[in-house]
Amino acid sequence: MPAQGRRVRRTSEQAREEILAVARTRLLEHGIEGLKIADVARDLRMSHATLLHHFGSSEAMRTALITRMGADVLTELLATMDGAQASESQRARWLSTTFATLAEQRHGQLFAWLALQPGQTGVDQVGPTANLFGELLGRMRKVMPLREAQFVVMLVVTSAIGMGVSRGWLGAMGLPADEPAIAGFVRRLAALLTVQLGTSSAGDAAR
Amino acid sequence: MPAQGRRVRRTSEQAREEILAVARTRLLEHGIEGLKIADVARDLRMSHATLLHHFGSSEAMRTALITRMGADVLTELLATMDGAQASESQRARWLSTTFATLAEQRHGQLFAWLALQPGQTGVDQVGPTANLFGELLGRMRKVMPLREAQFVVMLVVTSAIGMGVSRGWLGAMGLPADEPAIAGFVRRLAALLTVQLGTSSAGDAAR
DNA sequence: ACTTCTATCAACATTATTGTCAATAAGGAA
DNA sequence: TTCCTTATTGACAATAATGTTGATAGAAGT
Repeated sequence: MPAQGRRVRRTSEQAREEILAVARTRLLEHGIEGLKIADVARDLRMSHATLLHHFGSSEAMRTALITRMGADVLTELLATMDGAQASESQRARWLSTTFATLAEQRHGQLFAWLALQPGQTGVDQVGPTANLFGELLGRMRKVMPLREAQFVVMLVVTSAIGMGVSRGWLGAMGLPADEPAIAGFVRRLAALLTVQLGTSSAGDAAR
Repeated sequence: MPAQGRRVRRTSEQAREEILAVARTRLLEHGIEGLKIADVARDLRMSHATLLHHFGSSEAMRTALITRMGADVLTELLATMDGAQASESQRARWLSTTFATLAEQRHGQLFAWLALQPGQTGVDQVGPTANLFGELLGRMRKVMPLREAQFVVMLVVTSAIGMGVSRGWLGAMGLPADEPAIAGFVRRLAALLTVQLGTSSAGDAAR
């Protein structure tokens, strides 16, 4: 371990990684207030001047964090999608994993953060080409009509986002939101959609 | 209208109301950053000292805003519920209005805000007795089994919250989220739940 | 060893934001 | 009118947060 007064010298890239990691953790535990550069730096036993050296400004750090967290969601989603949307039997399973990914609390924090950003600012920072759900939609269109795909994706996405955002306080407001409850909910949702997809492809009965 | 240099003197209650109204608007347009007491005060052509006089501190103002917005959601929800959950035919309609209420963007901002509050802080401020969704659950239990009620409420609530939170950027991420698209989505969701409730009450088929 | 590069830091500077206070004035009551 | 209460305000004070700078020190190459 490094002695007390000894400087730790990281590569520029490594420093940025560690800073973003700590910032993400602090966002979860302390909310937006926890992103003050002095606090993030202290967690790393680093002067806040060093942090500014790597990101240029506090706002640039926050922007980088949004971009990073957005990229994380995207890659995780794409990973769960690969090779799981083809067969009929795996569709329900795929919906479950997609839901689970989106509903994680750390992703919910990102979505909540974006919602509290003025105008379209937040979304732009996620990445210029990040139409996260357009990708989902495209893949679903391969196995069902457009209207169906839009409905299913919209339902899964909104419900998952709502779950991720409100996970922390859903319980306090009267809805059971512990692990087993959520698991059961996801199972029923998947089943419901399977039924719906079956009936609707046989004539859009639910209309 | 009051002349330029003339002081406007409101009752204490009226002042608090106007301040909270402006703060709520600013939260929607400028996010949390827009809640700096100096900015809120300037919108009212009032000195920030006056604002502090009425609320004691900037944090107390934000707390009051959370409490107020939470109360608004609750009353709106209860209003839409009254006399609409009894008959079978109105159930789908009731689900639609409930969804619409929860999915409004101003409420979404509140939920996002709560999510970015450290720990349970935000929820506590909504009100000691505010188990918003427990009330919903209770009413639904009168017309269907507990499991059913939990699933339906959970689905509608999470989806609506997700919609409200992400309304601003769903479109930019590839999902159609304009007014007609949302209206269509809600209609299909209501239809889907109606079907689900029919089949499940006849033996829990979706399990 | 010597040099070069640059991540690191303490101290300082600047701005932003909140909070305090004494004086003023609007409105109602006596 | 006169008195009293208190909402209102400008000026000031106190922090809080971000940003700047010159010097220092690891690490890698020559």
